[in-house]
Amino acid sequence: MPELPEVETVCRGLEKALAGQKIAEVRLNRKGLRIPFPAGLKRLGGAKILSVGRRAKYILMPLDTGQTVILHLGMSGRMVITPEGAHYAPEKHDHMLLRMKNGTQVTFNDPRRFGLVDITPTNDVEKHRLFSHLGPEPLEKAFDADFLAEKLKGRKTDIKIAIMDQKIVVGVGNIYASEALFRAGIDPRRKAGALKRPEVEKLVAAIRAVLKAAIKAGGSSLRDYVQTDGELGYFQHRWAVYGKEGKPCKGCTCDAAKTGGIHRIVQGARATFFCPVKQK
DNA sequence: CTCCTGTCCTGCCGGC
DNA sequence: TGCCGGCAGGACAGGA
Repeated sequence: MPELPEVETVCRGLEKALAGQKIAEVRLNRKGLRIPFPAGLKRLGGAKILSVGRRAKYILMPLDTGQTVILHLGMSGRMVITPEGAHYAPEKHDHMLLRMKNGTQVTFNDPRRFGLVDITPTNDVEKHRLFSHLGPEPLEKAFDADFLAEKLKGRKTDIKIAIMDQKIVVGVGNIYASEALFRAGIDPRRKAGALKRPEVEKLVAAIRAVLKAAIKAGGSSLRDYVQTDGELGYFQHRWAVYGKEGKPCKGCTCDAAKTGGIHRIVQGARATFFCPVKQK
């Protein structure tokens, strides 16, 4: 499922394909995804896409009309580029087609339909209801130990739940939450407000490190961020703990035969993976 | 406020 | 083999 690094990689691919291009036509195959498609979507013909950027897990495409198109990939969303002259083979769950005047097509495919598309005035993007409450970007300066310590103060919720809270910090999904806590050596069941200052510092560094490494892996494993089939942004990861229940964890002194290796628990109806030896 | 649960949706997998 | 229940999960809405 796309988390921040995947969304970042998709953005870079879309930027290459779409920045500076004019939209010829927007084709919609249904009424909407998680929310209805905005009325203005089909009237974007002639608009020029200025750039493609990202805020949290949202893809932002500012246009020369003063509007910005907002895209979210949800759980199962994919973007597929069909270059000019290439044959477009329609697939099940192709919900939105962006056809450019230069012949390039971008297809938004999303089986589970947890994704969304919206349009908002570019000047007010941060005021949009989806953005107004969001915490800082994990890779920017505003997200530091002082900030996180302040946000965690007094919180009784589990630390894993807290770092997935978009009001605290954006972009950390279920996979990277487990990965970051493993790297920081912190038990995911610890109460957020009970973390000591050095642990908060380790956690900030770990969140940054796992996200950066994944972005790097995404960028380097794809040619121009586009796979040969045109799909953007998905790449092979090597998780340390995610999905590895019972397996020994890398770089840890635990004896998997004795400790059961990596444990799987459920927090907030989401799977969490951790090593009870390394993570305290 | 903070915390917790329900909701959306389809593909996939295990059990019978 | 086929059916079916259960699970997976981002993130909001709304209730306690």
